[in-house]
Amino acid sequence: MKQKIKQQIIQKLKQYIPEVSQIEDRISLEIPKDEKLGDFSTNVAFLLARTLKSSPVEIAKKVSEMLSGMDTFSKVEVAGGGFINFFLSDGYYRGVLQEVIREKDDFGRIKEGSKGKINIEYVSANPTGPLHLGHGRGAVIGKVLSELYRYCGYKIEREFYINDAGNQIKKLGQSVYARFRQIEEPDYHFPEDGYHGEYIKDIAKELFLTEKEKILSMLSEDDAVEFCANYGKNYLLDRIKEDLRSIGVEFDIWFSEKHLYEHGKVDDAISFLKDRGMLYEKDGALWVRTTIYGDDKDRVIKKSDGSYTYFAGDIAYHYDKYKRGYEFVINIWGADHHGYFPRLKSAVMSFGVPENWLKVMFIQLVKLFKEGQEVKMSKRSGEFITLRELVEEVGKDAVIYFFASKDSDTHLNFDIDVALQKSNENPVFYVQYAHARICSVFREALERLSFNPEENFQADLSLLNQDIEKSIVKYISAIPDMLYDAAEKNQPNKIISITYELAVRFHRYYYGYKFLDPDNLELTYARLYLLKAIRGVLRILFKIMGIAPVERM
RNA sequence: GCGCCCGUAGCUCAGCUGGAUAGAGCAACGGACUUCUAAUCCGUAGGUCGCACGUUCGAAUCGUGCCGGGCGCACCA
Repeated sequence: MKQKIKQQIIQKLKQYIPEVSQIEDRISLEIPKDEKLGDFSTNVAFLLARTLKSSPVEIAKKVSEMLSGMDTFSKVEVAGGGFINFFLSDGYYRGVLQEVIREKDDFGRIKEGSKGKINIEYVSANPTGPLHLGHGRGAVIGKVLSELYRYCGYKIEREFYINDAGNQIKKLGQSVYARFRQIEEPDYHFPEDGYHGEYIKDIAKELFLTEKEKILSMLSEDDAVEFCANYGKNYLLDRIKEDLRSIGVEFDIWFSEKHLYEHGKVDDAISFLKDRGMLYEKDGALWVRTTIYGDDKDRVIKKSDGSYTYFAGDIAYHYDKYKRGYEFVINIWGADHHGYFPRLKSAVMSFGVPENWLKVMFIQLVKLFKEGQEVKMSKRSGEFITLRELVEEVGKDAVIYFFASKDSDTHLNFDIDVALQKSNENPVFYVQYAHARICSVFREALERLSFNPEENFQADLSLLNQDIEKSIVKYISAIPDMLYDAAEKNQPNKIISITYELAVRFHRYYYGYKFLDPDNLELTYARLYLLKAIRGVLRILFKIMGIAPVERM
């Protein structure tokens, strides 16, 4: 909206003042904090002052005269110093409402792909155990951020990197194998640093039932361990996918680390770095000069025993992403990985990408509270609370809402008691209730007035002249810009407050005004039209978040 | 020791590209249901913006130094 208005202003001014094109980029259009100062204000007059050799106030006066004839504005005035304040006309706002109704889910949405293709990688949990709360938070943030970017016109590729090549997987195999053997020989040695969780036993049991003969007939233990590793990995990956699906999180690409090695991609990346002069040998190992781009020290990419470090795979992985031609890529990591960022960034910089091509968001810790106490372990399994347990306990929508609600940079306290409350204490219900209430009004309209707002209808929107009605329309028209801003700043949590604010306005409206009035059908239609627009925007917001638009509560 | 994140009302958090009386929700207190769902609405009260110094006409916001909490500093992944 803002961009459209800005373009309108620039177009108009260019007709009179050609010099405008010189300063076009620097023209700002801000929403003043004080509503009395109008809907927008601009600094054009300051920018033109020098070129036109006149005072900002003089220019502002002239400019405001030129613009005051436009339909978009009801008033254009010059404020102190030379700021020009605009007041949008009622006609403009009515147009926005019609746009919401007409475009439905596409209101404010920028055509997908018009801004280029980006990649968002998130969760990427090791397939060696169930998802925990931190993964859940990353999943929700990644999902909401993806949808936000999609709304803003980007083509999104959502990616999960499967760490299926290193020691962790080997450990998984050893653990599963040991549990498998223990079924018949309880004293069979279990590796010290193996995975102790109960779920390993479940996998072993399943293997015992289905693949017992096959495993026991294998020639070497290594083969058996590898078989177990593979089986366990697939088993756990399926569970991970299930868990993610339960909160509506999906991926377009499941990228295997193993794939990198099997297809020589690690060697490709290494020879690429070599050509760029990024590598050298020392103490029998191969090092990357990550210090060139600001890392603390250079890093080993190939150990003296000839094997690659994890870093090597990761470089190859990002080299692969680089070759796929994204505008930029976003990685969402747990905060405990922040120390890893400088070295990866250095490696990526050596590909020749722009400074912030690789953006990394760090997700801070999640702490779970119940009855005022921090809960660390699950009573059921004796392990850390899993995402699955949380979803089972409080439901998908609450999980999404709470995980998405805070800035990823801050620690999150998740209070189960609040999430479980089906009352005013729980903001999830608050926003869903707004949607449900509108649906309810529509049902009543059909019942009492034999009028179905679900069908297309017209209304005289000039009847919407109450302050609350105007403020709702104004808020709705600002929402697309707020969403663009949230995406640009990588702050998906903003959508939560945007949604909440809209719900607040609606509930206030609901309480203060009667919508269905058989004696004043014209007004009734106008108000139902507004309600339909509110509901339309709520649905867009819910869709981005992945929260259900509940029709009855 | 070095680095990253956080420290705002009793609790959970917004605000942080500097700007006028620091905002919400919950909890507390007081009101509003013969009404389209009260899972709602209206109001009251509650704050040395961790501390100190500095930059500035002006700092919760920028800088420096402390303090407190979390995390990280491998030829691990």
